[in-house]
Formats: sequence, C-alpha cells, structure tokens
Amino acid sequence: MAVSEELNEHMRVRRGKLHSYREQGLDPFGGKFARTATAAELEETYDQFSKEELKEKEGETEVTIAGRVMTKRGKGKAGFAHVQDLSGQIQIYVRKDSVGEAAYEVFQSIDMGDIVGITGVMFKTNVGELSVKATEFHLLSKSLRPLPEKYHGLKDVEQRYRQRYLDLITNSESKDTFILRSKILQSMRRYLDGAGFLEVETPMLHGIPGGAAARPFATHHNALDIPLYMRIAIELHLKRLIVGGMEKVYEIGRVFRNEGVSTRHNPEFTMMELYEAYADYHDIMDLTENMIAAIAKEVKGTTTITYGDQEINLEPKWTRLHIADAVKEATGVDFREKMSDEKARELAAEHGVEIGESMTFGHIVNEFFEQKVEETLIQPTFIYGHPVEISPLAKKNKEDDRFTDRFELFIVGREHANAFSELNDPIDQRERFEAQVKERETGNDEAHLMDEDFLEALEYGMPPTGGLGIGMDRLVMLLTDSPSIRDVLLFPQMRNK
RNA sequence: GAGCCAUUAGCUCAGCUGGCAGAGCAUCUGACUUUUAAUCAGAGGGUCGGAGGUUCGAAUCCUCCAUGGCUCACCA
Repeated sequence: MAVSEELNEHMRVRRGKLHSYREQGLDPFGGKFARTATAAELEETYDQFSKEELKEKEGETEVTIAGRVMTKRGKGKAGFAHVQDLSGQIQIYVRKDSVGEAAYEVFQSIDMGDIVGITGVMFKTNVGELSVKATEFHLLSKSLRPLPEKYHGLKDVEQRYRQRYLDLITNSESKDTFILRSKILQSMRRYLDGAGFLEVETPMLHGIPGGAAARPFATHHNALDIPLYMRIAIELHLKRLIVGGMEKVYEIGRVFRNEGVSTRHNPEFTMMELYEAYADYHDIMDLTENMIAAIAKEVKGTTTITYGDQEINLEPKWTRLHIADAVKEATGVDFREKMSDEKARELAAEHGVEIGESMTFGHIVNEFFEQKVEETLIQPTFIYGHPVEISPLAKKNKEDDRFTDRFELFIVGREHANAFSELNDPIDQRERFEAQVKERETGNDEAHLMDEDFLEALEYGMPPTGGLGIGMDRLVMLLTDSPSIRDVLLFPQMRNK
C-alpha cells in the first residue's frame, strides 16, 4: 500500500482515536503484557463448571488474557466482546462499575481488530457461555485498518494469499491447516530421528543444478564472479554424505524449480530427501508406508483420511505394482516383452498416447503410464520399475536392464514420493549422464547435466543405498484435505502487483 | 502460453433485454448493565479494476489492457 494512499473514513476515525489516547497519556502501542491463560485453557479448565459453581469460585478464578477483538456488542454501561488468541476465542464482559470510568471509556472506543488485555474472573452468561468478567481492561495495540467482515470473513482468494495475516485472523480453517503443517513436519522429523537418521543441511546454491530434471533459477556470486543456481533437488549432496560414511541422513528443505504455477506447483516448495546405506528400494517402500501411516496417526489420529470426496486408507501395506503391469492392466499393452522403439511408437499411436519425436522405449512406457494410469491411482500405490531412460540416478534392474529399481508413490492420482536403489556404479552413472547430455542436445532443456564432482565422489565408493524424496507440500495437502498447494503455503508465489 | 469465469462502498454481495449506484456487516450520532451475526432510531461512505469505443444516455454492449480463480499445457 502506498504511503500516499488516501485514508478512508475507517482509517481516519481510528487514527483520530490514536491521537486522543495519546492526549490522555495512554500508549496505544504498549509493551509486554503478562498473560496467565489462553482461550482454550480457560475452556478446558472452567467450562465444566455450572454458572452457579463459577459464581461460588469467583474469588479463585482470576485470569489475565490477551488477544484481538473480533466482535463487540455495546449495552450502554456494559458490553460484550470476543477476544481471539492463537488457541481460539473467549467472550469478555466489561461493566462500567467493574473496570471504572476511564477504562470503560477506552472499552467503548475500542474497534474490532484492536489488541487488548483483560484481567477478570470466570463466569457463565444466562445462555451458558463461558466468559471473563473484566476487572481491568487495557488497550495493547491499536488497529488502524478495519478487519474483513465478521460473519463472512475474508473470501477473496487473491487477498487471502497476498495478505495471509488477514486470512489467519479471519479463517480458523486456514490457521488450523498451517498448525497441522507444522505438526506433520515435526512428526516426520521425530520419526526419522527415532529411526536413527541424522538431519543435515546442504547448500541451496549449486554450481551445477542436479538431482532432478528441471529448469533452475540462475543467479550470480559477485565476489567469486561465478554463476550459481538455486537447487532443484537435494539428492547429489546427500549421496556425497553417504560416500562420506554418514549412512543414514535426511534433509527437509526448500527446492526451487523455474516452472509454471498451478494448484499443484509452486516455484519453491519443500522436499524431504533421505538416504540409507545398505538398503534398497524395497526397504524404502516399507519405510515410506510406515512413516506416512505413523504421521497420519500422530497428527490426525487415524490412517483413514478424507480428501475431497474420496476416502483414503493409509494403513500399510500398500499396493505394489510394476509400471509395465500397471500399463498392461489399463491398456492390455505388455511392455515387459522385448520390443523395438519402433514397435513401442506404433503401440502409442494405436492407443492414442501422445509421444515426442525423439522418445525411445522407456519414455513411451512412461507416457503410457502418465496418460492412462496415473490419475486412476487413488489409494496409495507404489509404482515401481521405471524405465532407465527417465531414471538416470537409479540402479538398473538385475533381471531386465531396460527398467530400474525405482518407485514412485501415488495417492489421489498424484505423485507423492520418488525413490530408488541409488546408482552407485560410477561408470554406469557417467554413461547415464552422457545420455542425458545427449537428450539436452536434442532439445530437452530439463535433462540432467554432467556433474564431474559427483562422479568423482562415487568413484571413491558409495555403499549400496536406498533413497527417497517426498514432496512435503503435497503430503500436507493430502493430510489437510487442501485442493490447492497455495492453501498449504503461507505465502504462495504471486505475480507482482 | 491457451480457454472459461470474475473484478461494484472497508468486507460479503445484489444490480434483468442500456435509463438517478443498492443491501447486510463495518463506520459516525443517540438509547440500552448477561449480549450472541445484540437490538432500536438517525447519518455519512463509490473514478462500478484501467483505457478507448458504440449510444441522447454505459456498472450494463464492443475492443484492448491489468490482476486473480479454475481448467489445460509446461512440470519425465
């Protein structure tokens, strides 16, 4: 908002009150205020008592609360208001004869949105609402702008994202979503810490952006005069730590991809990646389903959750299906059979699967999966055995080297995790990078880059390792029943105003 | 990037085939000492997202632009 913005009537009135408080020697932006309880604590402690019991206890129920005024009902020489803190709302009752003339005048001039502090005793109104009868009333912080309408709240989606604080004040579901997000992250950390993983932090500024197929954000380091890129994945640094003997590591952090925004994509999002030495992708499947089920149980109390109009059962074990079998089930096409790229291309044409010109067998299998199967996977399903062409960091399968020991987790038709038995053969890895570089030359500007430094690390020897990546935002969407990634990001990316 | 839809008071929204810009909440003045979206009486508040155009006359019709939402594309 521009400083030169004209003040509307609401803002003029509130600024007027500000001046009059100062003239009376009241500080409209006070300092520390010592609360003794939150709204939820009062509810928990006192709601069990009847109106009469609270009346008897009056001598021993003095409390001090603070929060934002959300409603106000004046009644002449007394008035009611609801005060909101993080935990919820509690009603206050302010009488002129209880707080004194001066404090009552302040109460009368209070606007919705002001931050106030109240000392008082607990009571229940005639209709049984637990309330605080004020003996002291203080203005702690004056609000100079009107809040969104009290009944409908803030509905404008753009404003909810741009001015998230208003959304948080007004819409308790939104607040609950972000509290749950915090709990999900805590719960995952607790689970992994308990399983012996070490949380680490690796660079976000990469010389060579690797570990995923995506376009990076580019930047520049002035003093060193070198180009740098915001990381698109955490993978390659964590594997260097596995080489270094750290054995079980994870990182939860932001990654950045220079792509469009949608209800499922934001240019910066939070990824959890973990690597476990001496494990393979089967172990990682076990870990993934056990961990997500444990998190659901901890934060939701159940492994049966609702997403939109679908009921999802997160109780292990989850379906495990080879990508070729999934495609065969959906289309009848069996890609486990040996076939030429030419034959695969013909099958794509037959089944109306759109493919790019330079695509080979593995790319086409993947297109079949994405176009015919992916969105049908509502209940948690591990799809494993991805083609080698699209899995340059995964170990080849021993029985059929056209496929890899990789899996992705699908729930509600969306990818939630990606994992594999990590490729630890530096010679094979070099060949995969070379194939990627070729793809890049034929126009795929998201193909992986050659990373000599990473290859050198592998040449020192990396133990067989299982790795996993989970998109935290999508997991939070799933567990909070949020239709858009913007609903689980406090400040989603928006165009400049 | 494409399609569809939206943008009216601080907020939530009406406003029909073009004819004086509306309601509720909020604000202001007054009444009210257990209210519940408090109530009652009165008052103020608008560049109808922006710029053009058609018309005697545009919030309304047309064009362009901006912003947002949804869908699609991109995101292996």
